[in-house]
Amino acid sequence: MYSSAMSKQNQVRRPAGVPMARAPKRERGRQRVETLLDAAAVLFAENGLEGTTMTAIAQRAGASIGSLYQFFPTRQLLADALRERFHRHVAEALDRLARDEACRNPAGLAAGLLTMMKALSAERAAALALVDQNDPRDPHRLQVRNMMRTRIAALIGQAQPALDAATAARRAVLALHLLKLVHQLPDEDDAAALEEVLRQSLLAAIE
Amino acid sequence: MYSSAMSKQNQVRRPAGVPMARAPKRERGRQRVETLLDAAAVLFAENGLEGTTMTAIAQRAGASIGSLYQFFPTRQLLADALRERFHRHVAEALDRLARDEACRNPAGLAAGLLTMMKALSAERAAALALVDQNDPRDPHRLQVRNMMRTRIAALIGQAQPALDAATAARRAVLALHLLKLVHQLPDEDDAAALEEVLRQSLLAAIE
Amino acid sequence: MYSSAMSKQNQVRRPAGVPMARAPKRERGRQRVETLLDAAAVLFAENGLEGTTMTAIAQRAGASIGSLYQFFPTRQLLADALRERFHRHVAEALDRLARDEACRNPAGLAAGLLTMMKALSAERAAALALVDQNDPRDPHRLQVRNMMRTRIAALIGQAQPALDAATAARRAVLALHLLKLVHQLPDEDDAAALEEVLRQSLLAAIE
Amino acid sequence: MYSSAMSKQNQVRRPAGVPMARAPKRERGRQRVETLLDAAAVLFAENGLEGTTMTAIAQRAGASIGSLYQFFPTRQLLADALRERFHRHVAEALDRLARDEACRNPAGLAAGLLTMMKALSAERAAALALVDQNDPRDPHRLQVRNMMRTRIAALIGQAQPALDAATAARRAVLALHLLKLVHQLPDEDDAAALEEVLRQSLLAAIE
DNA sequence: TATGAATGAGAATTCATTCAT
DNA sequence: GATGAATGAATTCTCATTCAT
Repeated sequence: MYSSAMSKQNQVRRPAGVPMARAPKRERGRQRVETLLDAAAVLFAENGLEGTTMTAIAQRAGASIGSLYQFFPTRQLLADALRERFHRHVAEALDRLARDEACRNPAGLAAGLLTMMKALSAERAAALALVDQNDPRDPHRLQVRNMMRTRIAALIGQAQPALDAATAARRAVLALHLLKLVHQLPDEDDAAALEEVLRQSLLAAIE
Repeated sequence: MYSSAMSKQNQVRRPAGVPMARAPKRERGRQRVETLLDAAAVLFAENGLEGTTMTAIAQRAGASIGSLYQFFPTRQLLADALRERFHRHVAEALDRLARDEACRNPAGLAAGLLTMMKALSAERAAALALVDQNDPRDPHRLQVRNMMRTRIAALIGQAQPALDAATAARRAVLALHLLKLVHQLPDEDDAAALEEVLRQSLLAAIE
Repeated sequence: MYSSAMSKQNQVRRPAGVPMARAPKRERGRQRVETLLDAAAVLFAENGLEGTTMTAIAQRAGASIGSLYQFFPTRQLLADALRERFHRHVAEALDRLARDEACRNPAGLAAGLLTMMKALSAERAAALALVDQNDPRDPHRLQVRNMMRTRIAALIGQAQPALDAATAARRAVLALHLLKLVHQLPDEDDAAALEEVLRQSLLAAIE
Repeated sequence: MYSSAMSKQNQVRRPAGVPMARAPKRERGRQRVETLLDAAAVLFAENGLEGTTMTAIAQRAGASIGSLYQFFPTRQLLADALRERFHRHVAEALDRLARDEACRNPAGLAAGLLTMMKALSAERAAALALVDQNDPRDPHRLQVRNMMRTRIAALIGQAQPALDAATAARRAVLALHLLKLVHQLPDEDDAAALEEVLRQSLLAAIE
């Protein structure tokens, strides 16, 4: 299951005109959906939600337009699925850190978080394009943010068992703010230096 | 999305023969242009550049589609005009602060800047929609940013004549960053408190 | 005004997604709408509502597809306008009979009604294609039927002033049934003879 | 409307090599075919031939689209099968009347015919949707009509052995016309009364 | 045989832009 | 200048039919 919205089945009667993403039932379909989401992610990040055509998405995914519509009857549904996938990927990445021995101490955690954020940077750019830029309280944004705060707080607690929950939570907020700066690191020579600064700030925030 | 004509000249510097926004000759025309720009600003902020149709703009402005094209022969020209107006409004607002006795001291300046930014918030949202979100070095963004930095530096210099230019410039950068936070203030009860915090941070940055 | 549905203006806010036929505001537009309706009538009668493509309608009317959509954003709206036009044409034709001296006696009225029905035969075929064939109580059918009954009763009353209203009404029902048979007259040699029979039956029903 | 493949072979008599509806081999298959035909009948009656999609039929029948095409490789074939089934059902129903003791007299026959027609009403609505509404001489319509006329004449002859064949045939024509009125009986309170009137007219026609 | 994914031609629809009045 | 109709390329979306598993 790659999406909770899609896991609700087709057979369900629903007010006509409220289309729904169809969940693939075969391995082939599951792979196709992934490919489509990947293509959409790149294009949405490049041209925005409205600036991306369904045709372009299908083409980039190497699928026929019909195949695209088979799984995503509207662009919005595709956007929703993409957001959910991003949410899930972030959650999974944080879960992986939680299981990682190397993250049981502040320095390791700081490094792990940074690496994770860099890996998710492209996907985040896509997700950001699907959100109302002018409304910082977009429910989707809040949802992801809260999920991240909670899990990062847990990670900090794990790395410093002496800390009480409230303090960990407070530090998680700060850490998350710092982590966002990853997405603004330039691609240039001094990126490494800046990243090092960031890593140390993060470590300071966690400890 | 549907613009065949535009795809030929996107982002390109106007070659000779490419239409320019026509300047209105009379007061009546100036009024209409303002109305059109206002309508466009709202819609761009709401639905983005690609998500806004020329028809919708004309309709919201209470003008005919022909009238809209009278002044803005191209959607891009409309976007340009909007950006320019925003740039001009910001410059004018900062000029007004420069002339304002109350801004001759740090506290007054901090308050004045905050008020100004709040007043321009809606217009800024529209201008932001016209810019490549993924490219922090979009020339238009840089242009506005530099203009603001320069003028804010001058304002800080004015408020603290003892400061040397380089220091004022450095503080202007910081002040500008803080001022951007205005756009993220929630509309809720605690907005006033947050704004107070912001004002004090700003004051600290200026002094 | 060629359509009551269309006379309700555009400026009215309505739930997005409930499109409306746009009323033409210029002579040219009015003519175009008529041409479009004519083309649609022929094609609907030939291939039914679902069997007729918008492209075919525009093509037959010698208009661009965009022109068609300018006035009729959906096929259903076109169908509605067509039905209304048919209703109006029938009403007008009956009004004309009411003003016609020759219809002040039963024989003249019978002849007049027959001629009228033959003239409207093609348009009726189109209107019939737009109606739920399986539901004899389709509101649109009832509406036209009642309008016709009422006016034919009035015509019968006019032709035979001695008749009381109730009797005239009863005879109108019968006359209408007979008139419907016009649409089933074959195009062949014996059509004239059959029509004569029909005319006499009609006369008998009226008197 | 979207059928490129079908436009090449519409209404054409099947040349060799054109697929036919595949006959099911087992009981299970026969059941499924019936279910599919039932679903198609309902949808055709509701939305017409062109308004009904193969997907919708399969879905309503609880079958996969592949399964539908297993038995009906073409929409036209499905329509044909539906018409044939209707024809067969009518014939079987009339045969049953012929074997029914109660129909050996005029009154019993009239009642039996009425009941039969009411039972077939829904199926007839579907069959009607598959036929060119504007062409009263559609071969399929004629075929069913002639079959009915012949068998009803036989039934009348059976109920009144004294009648000569020509007279029975003439009365059968009239009876059939009257029977068609069944499909226009309203569903309301006075339906029973109207049906009684119809039954008596029918009886009069038969005798 | 059953199932669902794949395909793509074709139909529906939108909208930037041009033009005649 | 103002207005609304006209245009058609680009896009969205649908669905009959085919295929692989």
